[in-house]
Order: sequence, then structure tokens, then C-alpha cells
Amino acid sequence: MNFLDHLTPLDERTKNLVERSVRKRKAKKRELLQQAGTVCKQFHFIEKGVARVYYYKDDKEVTAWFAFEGMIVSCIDSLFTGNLTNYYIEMLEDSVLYTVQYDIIEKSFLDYPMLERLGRILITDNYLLLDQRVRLIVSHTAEERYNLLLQQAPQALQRIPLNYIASYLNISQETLSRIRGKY
Amino acid sequence: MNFLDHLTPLDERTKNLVERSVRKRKAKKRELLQQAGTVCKQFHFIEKGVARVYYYKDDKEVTAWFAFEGMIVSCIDSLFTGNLTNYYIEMLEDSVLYTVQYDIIEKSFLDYPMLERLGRILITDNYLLLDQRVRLIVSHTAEERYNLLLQQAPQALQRIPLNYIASYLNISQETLSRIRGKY
DNA sequence: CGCCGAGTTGAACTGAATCAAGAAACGTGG
DNA sequence: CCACGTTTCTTGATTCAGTTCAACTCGGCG
Repeated sequence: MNFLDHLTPLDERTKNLVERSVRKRKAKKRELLQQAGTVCKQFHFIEKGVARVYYYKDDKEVTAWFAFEGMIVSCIDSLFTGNLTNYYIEMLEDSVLYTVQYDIIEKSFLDYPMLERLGRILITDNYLLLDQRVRLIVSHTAEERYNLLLQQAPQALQRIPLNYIASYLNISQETLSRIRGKY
Repeated sequence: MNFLDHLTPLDERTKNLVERSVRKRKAKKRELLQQAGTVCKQFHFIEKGVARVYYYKDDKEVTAWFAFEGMIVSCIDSLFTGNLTNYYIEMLEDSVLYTVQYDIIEKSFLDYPMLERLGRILITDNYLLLDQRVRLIVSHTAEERYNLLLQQAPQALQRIPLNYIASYLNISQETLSRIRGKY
């Protein structure tokens, strides 16, 4: 259960603390790990499965993010702030997760400086991903966005319904279909 | 020189370390604080002035961010990762800055756990701002984006040339002009 | 078998970009 | 303090990428 190793090496003492707040568990397809309007106190390492992060804009779902095996998913807008999150997290497949109770380990920040580092690295990674997404959307046409996704996450197109992909790319499902049809 | 207080309270010892790596300075209008392709080792607290963060997409400038008095500006994509940054930072007015040499204080992370926290909070704030920006762009029309900016940062429109505003809102300057002309 | 969700295709429409031309404001040196 | 060039902003005409609405196909499954 050393899935955090690739983020930052932890000393034994810190590792023990973290492990005491981790729970391995299964989640069913369509299960919601988090709902908008709640405070998020956990993050999840995905051992198996795909997660989708989305929100509502005028009762239309907008997909903000996908997370695959080996990635961590959470509502970062809430986790580190205590604010109510705007996001839903939904599993798109039957999944296996390691869920970390962040609110528990957060109390130990002062005693365990490595935890601050862990948090910092976690959010830095997410910042960089979000930064990429902004650039993806701001300076590319619908077709370019599709092709970039194809390069960067080809597995996405095998595993995720196209309406979610379309919404992630910020294009309509019809347009996505037409782009794909070009081959 | 306690501009970091609003981010997180620091103990005296940490405060002293930070203060030793801060330099107050002036910057002229159009001065570049940072260039793309370099590693960013500083962040700047803006006492007076406005900064613009931008990058190039096919030799066209795209404005990613503005920072006003009381805000901190940096190339976050590089500061916490050591990667080469994609961004330029330009002052839009004659300015007064407190520039923090982050690479110096970073070496002291293990001795000064509060610094990790400072870094974490800094990047969390930026994450949240970026998150807002994604939503701004993804689910709003050009006119809605303009009106939201008008609400959230009315001073922007007084102080920043409209072509930069347009690029920040991801619309053409002509469209922005037409939207403004509606009143 | 017939329904249902997922994906495709077509036709009409539209928000915003682009191209082009000017007008206004700005600042810099004589 | 004025004149001239540059930058900033506006306005008009045209074009286009992508949306919307609607109908249709296909594959799975109770």
C-alpha cells in the first residue's frame, strides 16, 4: 500500500500515520464518491477503474476531469480549503480504491511535516494538470482538442462514453461524432 | 513587510528566514519579471501596480492571468517543479514589488516546516483561481464572461488595455468592443 | 421481439472570428 | 505646447466553426 511513494518519499513514522487512515474498498459503476455542496475530506487513489469529475451548469452536466488507474481523485476545491465543493465524483466502472481520510491526517500536520509536503505535491500536480487543460481549451479548435486527447489518453476513448468525452472537450456530442467520422 | 500574514501565520523564526530572502524593488511599465523557457525561482508580492501573465500560441499572445495590489504573482508551473516555465510576466504599470527568492528558502524546507505550508497555501490559492477561470471560460458566452469580469474585477477595465482583457476572456478585441458598445 | 441508451447524420442557424478601415488617445521629441 | 507617429479602440461586412434540433441506426438486453 505504498501508492503515495511516487508523489514523495515519506519517512516510516509518517507512512504509518497515513496507512492508518487509508481504507481499501470497492466502488460500483455509477457510484458517487462525492456530491456537490458537501465538504470533501478524502482523496482516492485509483487502483482499478475510471472516475469522472463533473459539475452542473444550468442543469447540464459539465465534465471537468477524468482519473484513471494510478491517479488520485478528489475535490481539490474543497479538500484543502474546507469550502463546499462544486463537484461530483462518479465512478464509470466497477473500481478498486484506496480512500485516504485527509481530515484525520490534517490534524497531525504540525507533528508530521512530511504531510504538508504530501499535500503540497498533491495540489501542485493537480495545478499543472488544470493548467494544461486551460491551454487545451483556450487555444485549440474542437478537432485539435480531440486529437490531443487521442495522443495523451487514448484509453479514455475506449472506456468512456462519448457524451462525457465531448463535455470534457467542451464540444457537443454531435461535433465530436463528426470529428471522429472523418477517418 | 508582513505581506505573507494573510496567507498563513508564520512563527518568528520562519518569518526571519523569509525576510532575509525578500527584496523590495520597483519595476517599470512593460518590464518583464519572467520569460518563458527559464526556470522561475521567485514570487512577487505586488504592493503597487498590475502584472499580466501570458504565453504564446502560434506567435499570438494569450493572456492567462492578471495580478493586482495585494496579490502574488509567479510562474507556478515552474516555481514548485523546477520545470521551464511557459509564461511571461509583464508589469502593466510602474510598480512596487516585494520579490521573494523562493529557491533560497526552499533549501530550508526540512528545517522550517512552515515553509511547506506556505508553499502549499500559495499554490492552493492559485489552484482555486485557475479552477474559477476554467469554469468562466467553459460554460459562459463571451458576453457573460465580460459581465462576470466586470463584477469580479471592475478595476481591471480601468487599468488594463482592452486587447489584453479580450485575450484573457478568450474573445477577440473586436467582439469585446462590440459587447462594451451595447450600453 | 421490442425497447432503450449510445452514437451518427443532416439541415438550419448563430455566436464569434476575421479582415479591413478609421477614429481617438497617447507620448515623445522638437 | 504643438505635431506626428504609434498604440488603442471602434465599426462594418463577411465568413466559419460549432451548436441545435430532429430523425435515424445500431447493438444489447429484459
